[in-house]
Amino acid sequence: MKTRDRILAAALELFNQQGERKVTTNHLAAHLNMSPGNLYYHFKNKQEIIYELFLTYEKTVDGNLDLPEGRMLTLEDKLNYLQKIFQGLWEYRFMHRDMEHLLLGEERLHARYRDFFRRSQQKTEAIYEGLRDANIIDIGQREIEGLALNTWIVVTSWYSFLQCNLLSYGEEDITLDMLKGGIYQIFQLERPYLTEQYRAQVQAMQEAFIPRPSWLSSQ
Amino acid sequence: MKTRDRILAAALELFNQQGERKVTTNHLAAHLNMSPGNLYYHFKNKQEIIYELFLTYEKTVDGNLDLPEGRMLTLEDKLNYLQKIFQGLWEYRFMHRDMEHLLLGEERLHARYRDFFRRSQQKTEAIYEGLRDANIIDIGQREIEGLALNTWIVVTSWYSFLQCNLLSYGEEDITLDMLKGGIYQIFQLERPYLTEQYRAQVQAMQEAFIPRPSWLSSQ
DNA sequence: ACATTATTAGAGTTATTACTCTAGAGTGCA
DNA sequence: TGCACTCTAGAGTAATAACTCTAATAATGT
Repeated sequence: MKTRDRILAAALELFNQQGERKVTTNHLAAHLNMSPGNLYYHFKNKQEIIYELFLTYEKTVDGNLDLPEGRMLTLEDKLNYLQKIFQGLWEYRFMHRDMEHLLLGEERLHARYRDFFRRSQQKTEAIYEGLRDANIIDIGQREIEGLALNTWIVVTSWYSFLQCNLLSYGEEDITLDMLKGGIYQIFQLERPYLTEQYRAQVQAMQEAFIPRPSWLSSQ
Repeated sequence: MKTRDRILAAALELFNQQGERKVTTNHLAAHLNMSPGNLYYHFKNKQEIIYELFLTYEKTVDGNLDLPEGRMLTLEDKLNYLQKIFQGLWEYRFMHRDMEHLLLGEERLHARYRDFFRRSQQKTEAIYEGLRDANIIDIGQREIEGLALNTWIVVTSWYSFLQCNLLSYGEEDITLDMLKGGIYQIFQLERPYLTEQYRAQVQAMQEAFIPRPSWLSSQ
């Protein structure tokens, strides 16, 4: 593995573990048994590392929101979208956790992020349109926009929400299962629009993601 | 005005304007024509200032989610709740913008925030129950929980969302009107549950908050 | 008036952290 | 072998920011 790629992999790992802010370039270099000078030989600054990580994240998300060609959407597709989105969220969980700070003074990344958001919105709307065409949900065109935006907000904020409301301070870490509890909330957003025909089936799907209250409540 | 209160007021103002992280204690002191030593005479550290601001925020929010006594909820109440919540969000907008960072290493504040969240959830659920009892929405008990949580997430993340997706980088600032665009999204969450009887009326209310697309899109 | 306490100034300290600079080691090639 | 280029080490720098320390000044009570 090339040094450059090792740096990116280690950065992603440490950023996810500890948050981008707590991982200094010196920590990162030390973790890699490498001198800071070497790290800066490969990347002109820390933001450059973050930018490259964003590009790979962007690519995976883009790939996870495509419509199937030549056929209708199915319930399995729906679940699949959610699984993939939350898997991506997990693998790059440092990112949405502190996006505002990452974008601060980073015009290039900021512009790219805005495009990413708009593209994601369009793709999400297309998926909801697909679900409507497949008679899985019954929803007006106008409402699709609002729903897609709320979906975006809940997805991108879910990790921070968990972090802020975790019970035991510091010790406990967020797990993939806890993160996927967010899928329940997305189902909740869509639930009122389900057609009679699919309501029971989707509800059964949603049940699989009921968050364990122990994560958040004091009991 | 006591020096201590002047510090709190200036801190709130600067934090809101520039974000908590960009406002150093030295900046804050300079803004008040005061020495850092003086500032630290009144507050043992920066976090103490933030903690006190949180307490006042907490108090206003708590006061804004109470049910009226001895009567049913009305549509006007509903709108009023939203207006007050978003007004509070505006006056303390620095807070949810970077909550995770504010809570980091602050066990006392973190614990208090979790309580605040739980209390707010309960009060939000009570309001939705009140709207159900007033026959304004038709919703199951179980769904109320999910709805209240999504409401919390959208409300507390809305400012960050705007910040991350603002069109022109750096220059433009978020206005109260833009923030109140979030009310539209909350209406959107509740909309599917509206009873036939109130649907048209609430929809008319929602229209008042349609976000101007110029805030977010490139055109 | 005087002692005591509360408040303020402001220079200075300490820790952190992103990043630089120079020298040297490895590698491929003529 | 020698030359050019790539890669790496690691000490060092500069900026930042939270916070401390001492001494001076105001306020207050007796």
